[in-house]
Order: sequence, then C-alpha cells, then structure tokens
Amino acid sequence: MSYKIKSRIWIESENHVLLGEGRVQLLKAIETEGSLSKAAKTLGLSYKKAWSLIDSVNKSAKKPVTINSTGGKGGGGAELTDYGKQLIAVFDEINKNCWNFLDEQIQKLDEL
Amino acid sequence: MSYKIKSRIWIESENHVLLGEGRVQLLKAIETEGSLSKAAKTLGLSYKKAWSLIDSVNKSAKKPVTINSTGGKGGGGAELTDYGKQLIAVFDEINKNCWNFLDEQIQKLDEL
DNA sequence: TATCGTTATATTTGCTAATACATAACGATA
DNA sequence: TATCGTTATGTATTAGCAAATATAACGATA
Repeated sequence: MSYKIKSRIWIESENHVLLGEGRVQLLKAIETEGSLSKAAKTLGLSYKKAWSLIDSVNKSAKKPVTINSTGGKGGGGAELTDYGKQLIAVFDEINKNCWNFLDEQIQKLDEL
Repeated sequence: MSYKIKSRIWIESENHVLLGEGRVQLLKAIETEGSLSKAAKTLGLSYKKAWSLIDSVNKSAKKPVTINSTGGKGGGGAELTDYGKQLIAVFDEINKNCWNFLDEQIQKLDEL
C-alpha cells in the first residue's frame, strides 16, 4: 500500500494539442488497419471523434501525418506518412524515458 | 514556431487520485487563507467542488492533510497538517524535476 | 454508369459533470 | 441563548461534451 506517481505528456503546437496518448493510439491503429473507420471501430470510438482527432493532428503538425484518400477500390483509406511514423516514435521514446525518470523519484514519497 | 512538450504528474493511492496540480493549488490557498471557503473563492471554484476535492484528498492519504474545524470564533476554518505541507513540497519538487527533464528531451522533436 | 466502402460533414439526441441554490450543524463568544 | 462565518450535505438546474443518426462526395472497378 504505497503511493504511485502517474504522468501524461503531450506535444503542443501553437498552443493546441498535437499529439497525446489517445491520438498516438489512434494513429497506430490507422497504421495497422489501413483506414480511419476501421481504426475507430477497433478502439471503440465513433468515426466522427476519430476523424476530428486526425483532422486536428494534421492541421497542427508542420507536415501531414496521415494521407487520407476517398473513393477508389475499397472506398479509400488512410495511412501514416513517414513524418507521422517518426513523430510517434519520438513521442513513445520520450514518454518511456519520462516514466523511468519518475520511477527514480518515487522514493521521495516513500520517505514521508 | 516549434513544438513544445507539456506534462502533468499526479500521485495516486489505491488507484484513486491523491494529489494533482489542482489539488495542490487548493491546498496552498487553504494555507494562506486559513479557510476552505475563502480558498475556493480566491481560486474561482465553487465551495462544493473545493470541499469534495479536500474530502477526497483526506480519504486517500495515509495521514490527514488538512484539519477542518467547524463553529467557534470566526465560524471555523481549515489548515494544513505538517504531513500535508511535506506532501506538497515533494510534489512540487518532483514536478519541477520532470519539467527540467522534458526540456532536455525536446531536441529530439526539433530534429524532425 | 452502377456499385462499393470509405472520407467528410451537419444535425440531433442523450448523458454526464459542473454549477447554482438551499439548508443544516457546529461551537466560541458576547 | 442569539449571533456569526464556517464546514458539511442534499437537490435541482445548466451546460458542455459524447454519441447517434443521416447524408453527400469520392473514384477505381466491373
């Protein structure tokens, strides 16, 4: 029975959220599913919610994070750009480092 | 025009939030104001909201964080325990360290 | 040109959380 | 025992967000 330290990090651009845990999760699902609607379904969130998140990401980022195509065979789909994949990788790395850092700090709480 | 990394940390006890930024702010206001109602007023939040936050803190913590007294001269009031003050100090220190840590990580974003 | 599953978007509905409001209890002091 | 400003608690209202629903546009393919 001891205290735990939790944390959340996110990336902002122009005072708007660019990437957080939820958006990263959604982007990863797009990468594996190949479409926004399927990604939304696997994560259990509405298509509209998923779309607005991705729209926000692409509008905030310096370069496009996904390429969304409409029509054509299969009806269209969505895929990550190389830039998007790099962003996710950096986010994951920083997040992991942050957790490790906080794990080292927790002893200060146990001493109380 | 560059990305920024933001973070939030909080302390949990038994899977419930014990301390976060908002609660720390409220506790600090209680320390300076001497009462929960005045603290709520200065922070612009309803008394009920403030009360439920403090109630939650005291129920989650290993030891009492505030002493609330009712009646008497002045009608009563609230003050921090020594334990509460220590808790706040540790939270602030860890939070500051976390920010410094993330500042060092941000270069990874600038390289994209 | 008809079909298909997708992206894109507007509108409405419903639910949860925050707020506002009201009131009781408290106890030192005069 | 009347007063006061506080803590403590319940109830009702409001508001903001999430979900559901509906529909248009798209373009390769058959």
